[in-house]
Amino acid sequence: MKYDHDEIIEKATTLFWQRGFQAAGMRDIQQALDMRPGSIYARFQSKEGLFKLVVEHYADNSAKRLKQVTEAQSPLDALYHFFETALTGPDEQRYMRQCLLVKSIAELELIGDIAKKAILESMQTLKAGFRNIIEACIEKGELPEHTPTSTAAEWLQNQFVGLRAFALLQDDNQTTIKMIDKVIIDLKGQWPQKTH
Amino acid sequence: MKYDHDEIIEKATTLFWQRGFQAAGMRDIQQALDMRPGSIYARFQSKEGLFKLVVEHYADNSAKRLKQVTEAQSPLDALYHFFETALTGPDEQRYMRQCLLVKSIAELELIGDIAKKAILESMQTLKAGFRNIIEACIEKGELPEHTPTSTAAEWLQNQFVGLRAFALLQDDNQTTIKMIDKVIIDLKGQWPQKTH
DNA sequence: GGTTTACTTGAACGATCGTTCAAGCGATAA
DNA sequence: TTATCGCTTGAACGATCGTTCAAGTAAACC
Repeated sequence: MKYDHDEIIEKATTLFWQRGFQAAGMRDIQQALDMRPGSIYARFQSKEGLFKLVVEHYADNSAKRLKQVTEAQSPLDALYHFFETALTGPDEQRYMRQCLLVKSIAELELIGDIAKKAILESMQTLKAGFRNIIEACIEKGELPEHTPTSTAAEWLQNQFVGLRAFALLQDDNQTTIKMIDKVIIDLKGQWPQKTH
Repeated sequence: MKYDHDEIIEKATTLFWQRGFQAAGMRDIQQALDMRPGSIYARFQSKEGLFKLVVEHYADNSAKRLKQVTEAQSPLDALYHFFETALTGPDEQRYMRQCLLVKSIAELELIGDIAKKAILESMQTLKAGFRNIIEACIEKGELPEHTPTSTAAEWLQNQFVGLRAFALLQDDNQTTIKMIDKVIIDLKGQWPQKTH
């Protein structure tokens, strides 16, 4: 075993995150991992097999970060900080502003069934993570009791998705931060009634 | 001139919208347009040249739709309806829920400079369209005077982007509509102060 | 009528794609 | 020692990619 498994996944994550599934060619992968095609295929079966592991690794990592927010003294402050770091990183890490999962969803139709399943399941995992944050906020009294947990969780994930696409194009971090402020305001705000 | 220009662009738009720039191969394009490669290249120079026209056509169309919202008796109601139709169309038009521009942004790095420029300019055009809607709402008294026009326009575009990604995966239209309701609530709500 | 121009055809090009495979390596087990 | 196994190498495969080009067509202009 010449190459460390975790190191491989991490390098592959960087590449797929920057380029996307389709655009990251096997030759790019070979170069990024410093591995020959045979090695890659012996371990991961296919490009898609490698990508599936990358998606799962990414989702695990994200879930951990969300859990840290949940367990913070002030989940609401931690949530704010979570958004801020994800959306206003340095320029050489600009690709990270885009969510790998959302980026993958855009090219979902040309990804095989195995990785597709991993992507959709990861989205569900993250949604659960956001839900836990909402509940923690309510428990700590930072959000009103009557906040509709499930709706708010979907909404929050949604805001995150939109903001990442926004921040990718945005040069001015102040504008991005203004948007994050708005998210926190609206999170505390009113919610639609069921009367439809 | 065997083939009608507008018809070509429209068919090409459908294809690129469904598949994305990269995944739509020249052979797919040839089939969708019922044209041979030489014809396509004589007219559009390259795949990217065709895509550029598609992007511009798409942006023009979207801008027109936003303008209709601006000129409606109740811009706010029209805005709601605009969101609703864009996000809850029939299943065979599900691909339309994703904004072509945002989808293109996800693969921006592998699109040439000419089309890239068209995409970014189109985003600016649409932002201006949203801004006009906000101003129309204020003028008609549907939004408070103190609404920060520019911020609200960016925010609104952002909500639209996020919701489209959301609706793409969402099967339950009721959930999507709940999110639209929330957008309208928040649009009337508080806005962050400059004090940072 | 002759020339030009815009458009059309379909075979073919070189490059790149994801993947395969024979061959070899080093550690483990019998 | 021999056999087995997971991992490694690098050349090569067939398929597909965007694009080119010689040849032909039809309308427009002189």
